[in-house]
Amino acid sequence: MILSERDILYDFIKFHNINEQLLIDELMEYSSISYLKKGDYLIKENSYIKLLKIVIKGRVRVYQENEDKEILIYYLETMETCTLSLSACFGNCKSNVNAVAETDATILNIPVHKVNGWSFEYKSWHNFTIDTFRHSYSELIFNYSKLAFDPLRERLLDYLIKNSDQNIVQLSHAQLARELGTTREVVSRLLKKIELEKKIVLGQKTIKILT
Amino acid sequence: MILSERDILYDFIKFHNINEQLLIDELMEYSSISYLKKGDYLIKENSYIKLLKIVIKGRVRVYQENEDKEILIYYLETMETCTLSLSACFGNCKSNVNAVAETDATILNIPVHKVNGWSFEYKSWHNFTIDTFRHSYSELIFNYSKLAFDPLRERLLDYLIKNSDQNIVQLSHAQLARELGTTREVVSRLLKKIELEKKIVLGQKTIKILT
DNA sequence: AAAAACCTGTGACTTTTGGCACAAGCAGGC
DNA sequence: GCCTGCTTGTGCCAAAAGTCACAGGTTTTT
Repeated sequence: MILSERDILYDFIKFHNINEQLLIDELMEYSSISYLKKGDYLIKENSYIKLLKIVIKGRVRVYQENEDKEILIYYLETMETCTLSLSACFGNCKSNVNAVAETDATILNIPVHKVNGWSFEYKSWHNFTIDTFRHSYSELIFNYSKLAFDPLRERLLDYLIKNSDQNIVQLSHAQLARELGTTREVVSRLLKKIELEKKIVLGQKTIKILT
Repeated sequence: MILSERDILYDFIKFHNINEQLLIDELMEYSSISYLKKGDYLIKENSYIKLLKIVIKGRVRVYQENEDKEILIYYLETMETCTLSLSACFGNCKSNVNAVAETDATILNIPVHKVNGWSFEYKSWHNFTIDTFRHSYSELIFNYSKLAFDPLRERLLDYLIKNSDQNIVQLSHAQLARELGTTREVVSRLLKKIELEKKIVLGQKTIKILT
């Protein structure tokens, strides 16, 4: 492992308060770093998961696909891991989601068969595992009930607020539609209505949220 | 703990291959059994979870509510635990779901502060914890995408098949509608259509699935 | 057995969402 | 500039789901 990669690993170790020297040694020995370009796939549906993927830098979109429709499950951001990969560590299983880099990203890879025992051997890894499950699970329940209860308009507004950077969202209507599992026209119309209510301003691939 | 309660606990211990004597002792000391009547609440929304609830016998429906609408999250059946209670063991948190007994039920209760450490101390409890999270998580993702992709008709058919006992479902249309997060009339009409296609036969609070 | 409560069926209407078609606008390359 | 491809706006219609109203069942209670 070259120096810069060691630094990347140390960021992760520090972030999750990993303090067992043995675990750190194992991480050094077995983990590897990969670099994704925007648009690269991290995980594809129906492939077997062999490496636990942890996003060190960048943003990865995890979604499910069904014919021509798709729906966002969650985003992975700095220091987050894909819960489904983690789950796979405890019993090999196929991925039923896709994960694609939304920005250039740095990924820490750990062979799943290594991870398996760690969560009982090392307290800090145990915490990491449990926290990951807890967090993902509650987030998923939240999204599940949003999907069940909220009309599209609410979900769209929510999405815009959550994914804005300085009150700006840089996405086309088509991309928004994909995230929400609907169609471009519906999104365009809803956005237009919301603009008329003076809550947003629309531009080319740009939505400005008015506060 | 009286004898019959001890037997109940032993069923649980056996079912999950718990073999550490120390853990068994702890379970004996701190757990308790409660008996629910059909319709009793196990967990209410916005209450704090203090006991891990494990269903030994019976069937418990876990759902979320939103104004007058509700949606099924999962059922707990024999030897299953409520993942959200389990999650609460690792960091106290409010319940955001309701759980109600669908049949008379026997429940094993364990104080959450006790459970907290077990999953790192005892291998069998660790497995129980991880398996519970894994199972619930994948089930939830499955339901999430069903909700996103499948039209109501498909979800209804699915529900009937999954919840039938010898090809019979004993529920009113109103109850079905609640489970699926829709309204009674919509369910009635869909069922009528499906009956005309000779896939089911409708009766009073009875739907017979034709194979 | 009469009343009350619940269950089912259905017509008519509205709202929400989706699909098609096409026009106009913007952005980058040549 | 001018082409090409992507983006946005919108009219029109269709399908899915939700709402209201009401009629007639069945079951339960008294």
